[in-house]
Amino acid sequence: MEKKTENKLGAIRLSPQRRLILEEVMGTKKHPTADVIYRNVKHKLPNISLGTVYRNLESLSENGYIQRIDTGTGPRRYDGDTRPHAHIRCTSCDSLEDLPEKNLLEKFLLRELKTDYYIQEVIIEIRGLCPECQQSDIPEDIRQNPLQVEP
Amino acid sequence: MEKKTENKLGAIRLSPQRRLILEEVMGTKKHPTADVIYRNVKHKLPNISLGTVYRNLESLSENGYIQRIDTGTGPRRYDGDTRPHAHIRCTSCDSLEDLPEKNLLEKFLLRELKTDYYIQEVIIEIRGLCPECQQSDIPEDIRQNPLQVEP
DNA sequence: AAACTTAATAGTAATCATTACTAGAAACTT
DNA sequence: AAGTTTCTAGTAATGATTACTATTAAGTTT
Ligand SMILES: [Mn+2]
Ligand SMILES: [Mn+2]
Ligand SMILES: [Zn+2]
Ligand SMILES: [Zn+2]
Repeated sequence: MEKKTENKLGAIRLSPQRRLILEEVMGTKKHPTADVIYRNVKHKLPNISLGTVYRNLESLSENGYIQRIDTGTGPRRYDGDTRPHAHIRCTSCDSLEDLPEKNLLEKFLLRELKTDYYIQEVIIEIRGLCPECQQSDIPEDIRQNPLQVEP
Repeated sequence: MEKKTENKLGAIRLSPQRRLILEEVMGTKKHPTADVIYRNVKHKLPNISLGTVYRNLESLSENGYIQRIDTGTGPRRYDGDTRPHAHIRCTSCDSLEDLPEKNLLEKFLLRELKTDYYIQEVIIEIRGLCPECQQSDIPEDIRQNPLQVEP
């Protein structure tokens, strides 16, 4: 007979650590890094180790509960939203947000794509300056030119 | 009066090392990593150091002669083609190729994009299995599902 | 419930890619 | 020729991630 336990998450166990990490990733739209998650989660579970955070981010994403974001520079980031969607990253403050346009992938890319690859994932990352960073920060002469579309 | 020297590349000098690295990146479509470039270039210039390779890949890309590819997993890759274009990566053998569709970015993405970011770069990476890896390699049960477009 | 088996953890060590540093060489400027 | 700047080889340091190890917790079988 099957044990009545609430501590199961599909194929894997839901330890307190794993639950907390999952909640942390699900509960923000900021696409945090392992390190950020570690620091936040440590408030509630002071003995948790960074290795545990990495291990669980790995198992959670392998089992489809969260998404790894392997784009761009800097440390890897994680996303509680597992639906395929594109991101926009600020090249100055390195913030990472969802693109407002949903289904960008399906709408444009996949239909047009002719390839003999067996396609598993489409990654789209836009890079630029967020509104805040446009104002204050970067001198014109070291600022990259914006991309233009010919009319 | 200005010295007549062939060893200039815009703002930077064209040392033998830098020239060789540039030729190496320009001369392949394989999007090599710093390490691969280092090994290849070492045949002609056995004393070159890995640090020199990194430093020059940096200066060459900063000055717009080559392109850094900061997408995906694993070590950074470089591209002699500086035009914006999308790539497709095999999740099994990790090969990285240009997508046959050119101007994918301009055609689809930029026109549709409504954002208050100052856009500098659009990165598109498709991931999947290359034709070779589809055949032999990966057991069905660990193979990711392909992406589908609803009709 | 006791014994067994498996999964998960904290803590730490190891690895890998990249960056930083340093002293010397080469190129350019005066 | 002397001075200034850029570049180099070699090596050290860093930062993110992965691997390892001994221990604990959970689940299973008897
Ligand atoms: Mn997201
Ligand atoms: Mn390319
Ligand atoms: Zn910003
Ligand atoms: Zn392949």
